[in-house]
Amino acid sequence: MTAPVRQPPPPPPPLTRSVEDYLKSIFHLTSQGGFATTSDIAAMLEIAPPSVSGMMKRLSETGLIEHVPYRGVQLTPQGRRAALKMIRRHRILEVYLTHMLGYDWGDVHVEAERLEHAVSEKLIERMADALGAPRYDPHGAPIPTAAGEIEEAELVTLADADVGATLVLQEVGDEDPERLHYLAGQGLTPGVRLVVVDRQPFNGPTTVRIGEGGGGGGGGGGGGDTRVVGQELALLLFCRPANGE
Amino acid sequence: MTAPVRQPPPPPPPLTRSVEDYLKSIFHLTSQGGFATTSDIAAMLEIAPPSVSGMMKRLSETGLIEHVPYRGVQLTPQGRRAALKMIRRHRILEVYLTHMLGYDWGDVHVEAERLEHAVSEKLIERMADALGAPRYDPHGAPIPTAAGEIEEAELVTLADADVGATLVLQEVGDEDPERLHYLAGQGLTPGVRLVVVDRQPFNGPTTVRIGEGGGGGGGGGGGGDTRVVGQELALLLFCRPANGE
DNA sequence: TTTGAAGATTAGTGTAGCCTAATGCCCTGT
DNA sequence: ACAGGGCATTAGGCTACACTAATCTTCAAA
Repeated sequence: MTAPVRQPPPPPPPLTRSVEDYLKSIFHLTSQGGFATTSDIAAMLEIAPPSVSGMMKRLSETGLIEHVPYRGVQLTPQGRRAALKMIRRHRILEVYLTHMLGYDWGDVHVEAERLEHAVSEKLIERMADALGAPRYDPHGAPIPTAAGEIEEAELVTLADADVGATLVLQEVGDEDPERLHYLAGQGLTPGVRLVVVDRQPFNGPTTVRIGEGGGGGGGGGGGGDTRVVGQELALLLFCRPANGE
Repeated sequence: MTAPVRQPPPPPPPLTRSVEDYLKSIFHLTSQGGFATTSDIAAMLEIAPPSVSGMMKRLSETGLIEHVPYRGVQLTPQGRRAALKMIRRHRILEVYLTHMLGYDWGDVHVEAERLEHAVSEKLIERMADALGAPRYDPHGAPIPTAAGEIEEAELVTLADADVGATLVLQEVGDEDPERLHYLAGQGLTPGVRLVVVDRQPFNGPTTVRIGEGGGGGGGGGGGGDTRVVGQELALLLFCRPANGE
């Protein structure tokens, strides 16, 4: 009788494009905790809910997600690692396209979406090096490290910010090119300083004074440009308190 | 009776990755004229011949190739256009990776092979612009224009060159990283000047003097380094006559 | 407590691409 | 002139991933 030779475990097959997309969606949908539901995933990926059910089965069999029937799914640590790898790729690509190839921040998302499945690890790291290891993408979203860590900041949307607060716009939570073009035209890009001047009731618009330097030296007392931002957009503008009050 | 409203023809579906790969293979296999055979395509793509037969059927139905049963296939003008577009993408990517991201010429092929299916037209043209509209890839192969024209040069392999001839190495017809590393180590890269000093019979090695400047000023009469190149490699080194004899 | 609507799942199809095994065509050598 | 080898094709199957239609769960409202 031969000794029971233990075969080395076969290397896990690489993830398909589809699987990568599912994992990314689930990551985003569960970033506030809780479960991602079948229909939310279906809506985000623009596919029919039964297709999602089928994929959930396969993904939980491969150990990438935890599926509670009729409740939803969550990523396992393994699934989370894979999702973060994709997000790192996506965001580094976005930075690379804007900084090195003159892309507009409204156009990078679609291009990165296609490339993220095709680039090698090596290429991503070379791009990151060429960019000086960027920490945020062009929309202000944090870039996971190669080790799979991602910054989690406590941000408030402009729609929720107190009137009178001084804020820094940290992240724009949208990828729609038209909205992004509009926001850039208004000067509402990550890093800009905002003072919340007013908000109208019943989900009305928020008025901000924009671009006031930290020292507040310049124009006659609060002379920054003002912008009126409707609720729909204000909900997409994630801010942190300005530190140099 | 309503007037026969002619529907605008539905836009042709984008080509799949597989189809793009088939077209590229067929282009390469028919570049000397003639037909590409099923088994040649199968070997080049590393798939089983029956799979190729099946794809040939689909491709000829969509008008991308002309299929003569039991003989082989050729590209239609439409198929040729699509193939040249892929080759342009591939070669521009190769140049970009070497010039802008420090890739070794032995490593670019694999990376470009994956990216060529994912990049947009726009990105390719931005890369080409950033590079100054390169005409050759790192292996010396000509890059088709955006309009779909490609340079066709009359080249001779080093294995066929006459002893005594002075040549310029124009193109290295291989993508194997190990061979390419070796050749680069020998100084056998596109653009280098060669004098064929000797060739041994029975498919024996060719001896060349390498890197002799156009003026022939330097070292003591033919003092360039010499290299001995076996037939296998010599067949991959495509040369043109040096003009400044 | 029951009922109904919303949402999830199962059942059954279809397409793209791959595979192996079986069969068919072509041509060269005897 | 034809036998046989080499290559191409057909037959039949499999996986991934999408779809629609039908069914099942859950939960909240009456």
